[in-house]
Amino acid sequence: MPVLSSPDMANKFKEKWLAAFPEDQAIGSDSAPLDDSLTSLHWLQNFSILNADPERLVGPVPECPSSQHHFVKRLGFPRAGTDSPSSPPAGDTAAAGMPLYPGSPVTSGSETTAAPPRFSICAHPVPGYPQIPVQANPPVEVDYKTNPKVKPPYSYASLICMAMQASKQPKVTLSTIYNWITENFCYYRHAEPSWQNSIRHNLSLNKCFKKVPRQKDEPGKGGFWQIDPQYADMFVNGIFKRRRMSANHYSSSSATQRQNKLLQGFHSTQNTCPYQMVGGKRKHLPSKEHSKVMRPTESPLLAMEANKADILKGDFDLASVFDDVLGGSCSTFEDLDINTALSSLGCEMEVSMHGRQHSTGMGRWCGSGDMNHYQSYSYLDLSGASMESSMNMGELSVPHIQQPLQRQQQLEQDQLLLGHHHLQHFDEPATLFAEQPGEAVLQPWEEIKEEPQVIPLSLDQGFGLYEGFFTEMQQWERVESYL
DNA sequence: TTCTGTTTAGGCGGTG
DNA sequence: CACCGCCTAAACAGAA
Repeated sequence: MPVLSSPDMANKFKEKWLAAFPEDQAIGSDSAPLDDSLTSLHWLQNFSILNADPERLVGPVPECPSSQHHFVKRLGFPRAGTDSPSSPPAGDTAAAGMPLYPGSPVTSGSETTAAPPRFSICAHPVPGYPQIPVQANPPVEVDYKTNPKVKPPYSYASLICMAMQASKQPKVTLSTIYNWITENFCYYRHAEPSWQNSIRHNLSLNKCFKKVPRQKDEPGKGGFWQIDPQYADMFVNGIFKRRRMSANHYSSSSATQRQNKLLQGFHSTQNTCPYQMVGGKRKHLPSKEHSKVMRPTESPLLAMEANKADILKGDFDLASVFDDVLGGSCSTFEDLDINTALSSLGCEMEVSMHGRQHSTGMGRWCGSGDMNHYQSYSYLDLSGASMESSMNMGELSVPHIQQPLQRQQQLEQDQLLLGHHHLQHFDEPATLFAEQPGEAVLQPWEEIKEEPQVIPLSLDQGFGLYEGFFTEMQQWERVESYL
């Protein structure tokens, strides 16, 4: 199988793209005026894939001549400013946080502190963008904050991670984790306290969690817990990814079949109690149906991660990826990112675990790369007009971005979105939560100076941004034909 | 006494 | 079928 480096892929991609869309040729030059309105990421923040109209994937977009919009429009992205209230995700890896149906977790609008992820079929109409017919099934929602019957589809490890992130503290106590879980998941408020045993068990047994002894001058019981930086690479986008995933696990057909299977299972068991009383004790139903439906253990994100190596090798099929995504195997961008989930929970993504808080919580990590080698993490600030690409890697975070650099990064971010420049990024061993500066290779913050390229998105970085689309890795042949 | 933390064991489901 | 990940239960010890 031919393996192309990312620059090669980018060039080939560019050639093919320009061959297909020669009108984009003029966009890449520096002289090309940039439409600021096109740099807004509001559409992305509100984007729901279900709003996408596949019919718009082809053909010119008269009102939007820029390549970025060109690209976006072909993807069926809604225009900036359109209302596409997708919901925050609650990704899970181990348990996968995957919606049980093609929808996205949503939160109660009134939530201020932390809202339980819930899922719903998200097909909000976008003005000017006909809805994609979703499922004939009625919308269903699971509000984990108020629904005590449905067990959240998150592994304990993920719950712990979520609690750690939400706490905004570099280290949390066991009781903090308990409180966060019970506060955000009604199920655990009503469940037998044995789940706390499982939490403790998970903390102790899971190498991803590291115990930090309480200082002698610190009052209280027990120690603190944090994510072990050595295992931070298992913590991607706020979720654990452990379960083995086959390379073609998420082929279009299988993904669709599984989705349907999950849908069937969900609709048959929605709002049914996942446990039963056995001998006065509440017992979870051990049926396979419940296991599959109530605790899905797979997610597009996992498949995405598992396939990132293939992405880097060029082993992907753009068309099939888009087809699959737009076909419903993935509902929204947010489904792929737990950051937004926590943001929606009122819990800003705590990128830095040691006090360096990001300027805003309206951002997300875009990761790409081979988890076993190097990962590129890009933090996209989606808070609005201001965007920055900071590579704050926990304690080994890059030097705090100064104002001029922020401006530079914003420009670069804008340019990325316009496809004119490579996203400033770091390639380094994934260490989201490095505890000590010396525990990981620290890459100096430096600008990536490259010639502007006339490509919609550089493959390396653009895929980081649009990684959600690349959950489906298909045969090389189709890529080859595209290249 | 309660909470915290560790360890062991078994079951289940997914994956290779 | 073996292995792995996850869950659950239980026992036990130590600290507050």
